[in-house]
Amino acid sequence: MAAAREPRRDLAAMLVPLGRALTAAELPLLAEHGLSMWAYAVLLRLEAEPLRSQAALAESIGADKTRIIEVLTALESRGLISRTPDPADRRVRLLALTPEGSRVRDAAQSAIQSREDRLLAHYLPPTQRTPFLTALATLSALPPESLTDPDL
Amino acid sequence: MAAAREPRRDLAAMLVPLGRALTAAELPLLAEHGLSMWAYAVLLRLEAEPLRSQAALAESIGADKTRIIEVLTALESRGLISRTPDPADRRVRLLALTPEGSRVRDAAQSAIQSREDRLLAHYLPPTQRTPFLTALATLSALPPESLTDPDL
DNA sequence: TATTGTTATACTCTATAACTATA
DNA sequence: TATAGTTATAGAGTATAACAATA
Repeated sequence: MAAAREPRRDLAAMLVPLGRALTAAELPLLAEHGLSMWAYAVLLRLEAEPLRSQAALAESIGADKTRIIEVLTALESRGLISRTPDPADRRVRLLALTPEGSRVRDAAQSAIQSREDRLLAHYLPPTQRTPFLTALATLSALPPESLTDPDL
Repeated sequence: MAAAREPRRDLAAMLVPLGRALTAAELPLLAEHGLSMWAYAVLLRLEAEPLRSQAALAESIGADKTRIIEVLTALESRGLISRTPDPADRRVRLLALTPEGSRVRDAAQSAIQSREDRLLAHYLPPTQRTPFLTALATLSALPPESLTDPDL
């Protein structure tokens, strides 16, 4: 007979609702900084490295190039990002955070993360907190193919 | 000066894409059993306890009562669930898993979880696996109000 | 001809409102 | 009248297709 498997809920069945609930809880924090979730995602992405096309940006944050345009337009008109044609190839846009954009992003992220820190501190035993965050970071850093791999 | 905060990505920014990727990777497994994600969610929910109204079921799995109807109809016509009017109040439906429904659910869940187990075994150090699962279970079991609590 | 960004269109998913049948 | 379930309609979010500018 097969080895007994300790019963647990499916990973996805835990991750997805938790992610949704957390997102919903954090939207008001973003709103205080005038940011939608997509706008915030853009600001976070531009933090990592300056980007050389809107399509590349869209793909890297899981959006698509058509629906990110109005987000970029709004951010640009607020002065949070700059969007200039690449002199080398004027079809593509160079996207960068402005100092003000950097400030707003940091303020928003600080609000988000300090709330998350309180949440973790309040509900998770200290011994689980670091392993949880480390494991989550590991899994979320996996390329999507890792999860789809049929040989897994 | 404020204490240095070890930089990390936002919790939600890790949870949501991971949940999506995992869901996408698992959809084909469900499809092999003829199940959509919502149908699977229904079967899982009916496992826990027999339910006494479609609206209650819908709410408990994060759907709404209108869009769950066709899912229930399909499951019923396949003989995976029974849907009978409550004799005490013929407006409400009593929802229960049939033996065949239980069989299909177990088969699907077994496929899902054994894949998840392989994923965890492959990418997570053994010392992190249990703490990760335990912490995730804890957080996902929190009532949504816990996350929204302004006093947190 | 191919590609970036944009605009326009279609589609899917979800939410709201109206309807029926019971109570 | 009020509620469970259903059906019909509307809306938001997303994806697809067509277009203009540049290469």
